[in-house]
Amino acid sequence: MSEILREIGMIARALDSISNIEFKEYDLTKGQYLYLVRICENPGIIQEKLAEMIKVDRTTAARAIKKLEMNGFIEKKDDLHNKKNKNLFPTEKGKNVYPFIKRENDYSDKVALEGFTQEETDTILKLVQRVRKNIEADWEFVKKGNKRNY
Amino acid sequence: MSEILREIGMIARALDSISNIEFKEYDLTKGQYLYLVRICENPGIIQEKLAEMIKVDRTTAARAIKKLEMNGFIEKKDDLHNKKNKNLFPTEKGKNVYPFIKRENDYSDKVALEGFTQEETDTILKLVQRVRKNIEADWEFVKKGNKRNY
DNA sequence: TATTTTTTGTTGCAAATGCAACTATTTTAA
DNA sequence: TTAAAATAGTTGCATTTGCAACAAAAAATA
Repeated sequence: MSEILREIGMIARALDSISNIEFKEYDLTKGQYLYLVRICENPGIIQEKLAEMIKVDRTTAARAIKKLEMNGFIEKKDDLHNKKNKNLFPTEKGKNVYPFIKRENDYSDKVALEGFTQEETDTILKLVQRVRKNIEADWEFVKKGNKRNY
Repeated sequence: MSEILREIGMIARALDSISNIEFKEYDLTKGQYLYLVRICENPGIIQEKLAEMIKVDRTTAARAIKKLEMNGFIEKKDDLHNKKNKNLFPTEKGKNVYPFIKRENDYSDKVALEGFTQEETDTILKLVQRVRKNIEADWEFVKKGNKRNY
């Protein structure tokens, strides 16, 4: 038991570590690539939803996004219909970096799935998506201050 | 492409976040559970190998382990045959916490695999282990200062 | 054997992370 | 319609994280 989640933890830490080293070249500091790709793919998304999507603390996201803005990768625009919301958009600079992040991520994907048949690739994606759905409910539950019973 | 690795990242962050919240009860701060379980399961392991096992920076491991020692969860013993090495062992206090960490991890595992048949469980473990093996080579390569070509 | 390389461990420093605690809107419910 | 709850965002503060840069021992190579 608990072997799968350890494997997943190892993979995630290794990949994040690789990406952080590789993206320094584009002046992206630790973790920033996570936010930037998603803002490029979901222009107009708000900070709160982005944090949920990535599964990171709201305040951590807030600061990462602030830094991306300060460094000119993204911009925040006030929502016209909702004064509370700030919509996030990539700048030209941000859009220009996107392909490099995508290329790196795709390469890691290729390395990760080396030796996998197409069927195995399809299978692992489906299974892993189910795990993610199973776990995100608990994450939101615990993050809101609730206690799991076990 | 790169969908699988994003899913894995989400799962890993969500789980780590849950565990960190749940282990505060046992006076374990962020990340410490990772080291403590493995020291309990591999008594005598050295810091360097532990960092490799977890896939975390050597210096991060060094500090986490130092703190575990300061807080009485583990102890470092000089290796008699190798002056460079310090072997890590759980103390009584550490051994006492172990079952609670294990129980939490097993519960998360159960949640993660909810709705999975035995066959699906076996399949995902095998596939994920292959991904981990594929990726750890690159991690060590990049960590040593080498550059991936893509 | 002597020297070079690798392994293991440490500390300084700057940056990221996340819990509390707070404000201000928006939504829900009384 | 008003009061309560939920959502979105921010900042203070303590802690963790990880790159550099270093030291010392062990292993590999000349």
